[in-house]
Amino acid sequence: MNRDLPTRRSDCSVSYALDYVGDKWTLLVLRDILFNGKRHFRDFLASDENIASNILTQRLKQLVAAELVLRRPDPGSRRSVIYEPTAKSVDLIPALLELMRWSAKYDPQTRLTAKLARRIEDDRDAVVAEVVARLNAKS
Amino acid sequence: MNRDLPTRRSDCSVSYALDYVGDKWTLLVLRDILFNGKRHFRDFLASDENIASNILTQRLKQLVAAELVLRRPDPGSRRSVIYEPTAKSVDLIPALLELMRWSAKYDPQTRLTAKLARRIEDDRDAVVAEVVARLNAKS
DNA sequence: GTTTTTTACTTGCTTATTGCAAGTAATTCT
DNA sequence: AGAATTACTTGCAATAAGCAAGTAAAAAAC
Repeated sequence: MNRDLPTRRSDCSVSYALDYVGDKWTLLVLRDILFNGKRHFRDFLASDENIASNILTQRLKQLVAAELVLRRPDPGSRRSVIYEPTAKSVDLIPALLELMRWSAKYDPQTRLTAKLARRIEDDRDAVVAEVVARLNAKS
Repeated sequence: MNRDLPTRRSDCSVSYALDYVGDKWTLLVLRDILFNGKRHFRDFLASDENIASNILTQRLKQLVAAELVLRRPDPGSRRSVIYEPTAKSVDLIPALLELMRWSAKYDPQTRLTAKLARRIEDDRDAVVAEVVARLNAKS
């Protein structure tokens, strides 16, 4: 049995998504990859939420197994590994943006400019396109 | 300390959302309330994913504490309790629909008609409006 | 060219959470 | 009155998370 891939609980689409990203850490790693340009183990470790290194290792393995993230050696440094998004994780950007919008609305101290929150509401597709464009520019 | 409310890990909006719905069960309960018209403890218990009753109790407490769900006695039966959505949870519908769309796209055996998946893509706001209208009709 | 740092992890251990089976008190149905 | 139903609790085993420390390979500093 592969412990890196979840066992499906039902045929519900919400349940399927939760089987992959339904925990406190996975979406934060994807946030770092998709929105913050992070690509290395050390970068994810350094995020504000303080993920433990063993948990990060496990989550990265799961993300690779789920084909949400691609793992490859860093051509610039033989001791570095690069984690990069796949089309499947890029396609989670709209869901992530909706969560960000929701938080901005109900959490007074959220760190997300009112301006961006408004743009997500008014012009979500344009924001998605911008984030995707930035990702493509990077690679 | 109130164990029903999470301790915030950072000021990030993604992190905030995960503090509330970042686990395998919470969004399934909200799915049942928001999309499937479920209102009673027994209904949530009966869902396909087989949540344990102690976990369900805990999740409902957390949802009430977070003001995502309202708990009140059922006027129709003194041994029943009604759990109903608040504006704050209704506002999670777009995020849930995006997760459903994502699952429909990547999970071949997901139980979500291709038609609805397409409508979410093409006319998300209309789908949101329909779901909200159905909720309002119910109350 | 040797010491120091960095990087991407493991390992060991403690604590917290989950899952399962069973139980319970207050209704309501028969 | 007796049997179900409802919304939970309780006890316990299994799993997962969190923390501190360690490691091997590579790169940077001296």
